Amino acid sequence: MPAGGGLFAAIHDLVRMIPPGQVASYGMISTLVPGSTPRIVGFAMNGLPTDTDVPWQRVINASGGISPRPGSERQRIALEAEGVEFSKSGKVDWKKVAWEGPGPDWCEATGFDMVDYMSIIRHWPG
DNA sequence: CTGATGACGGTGC
DNA sequence: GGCACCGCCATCA
Repeated sequence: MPAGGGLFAAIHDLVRMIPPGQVASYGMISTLVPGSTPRIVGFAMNGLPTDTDVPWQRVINASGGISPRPGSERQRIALEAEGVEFSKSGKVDWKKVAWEGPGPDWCEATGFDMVDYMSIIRHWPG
């Protein structure tokens, strides 16, 4: 249980909503979780156990690539297994695999401001 | 309590 | 495209 008042839980819930074959950036997630930052999102992924139901592999950096770290190859393989294609430089095509967002019903359920939401997803890559 | 750290992002050069 | 900073804030030693 995260000490930050459910901050980690909110991040995990959001990541769980990313469908297979699509990816989101740390910044995308942090923007939809008030009080979080890209670093917090990364930290929330870091604390996940190996048998988690959170599809952590679908969260990558804003450049569309996988950050170098032990196990990054495992992440790429997992994504490729879902149909995500990587360019020669190891980056994804946001236009093809960018997550569309949790949707309006999520805003209503969580109380997230709809106007802010529209503005946010409009600025997303793709 | 204080300082360091980090799966990051944006800006400026 | 790359690189160097700075800001961000929960965690941890």
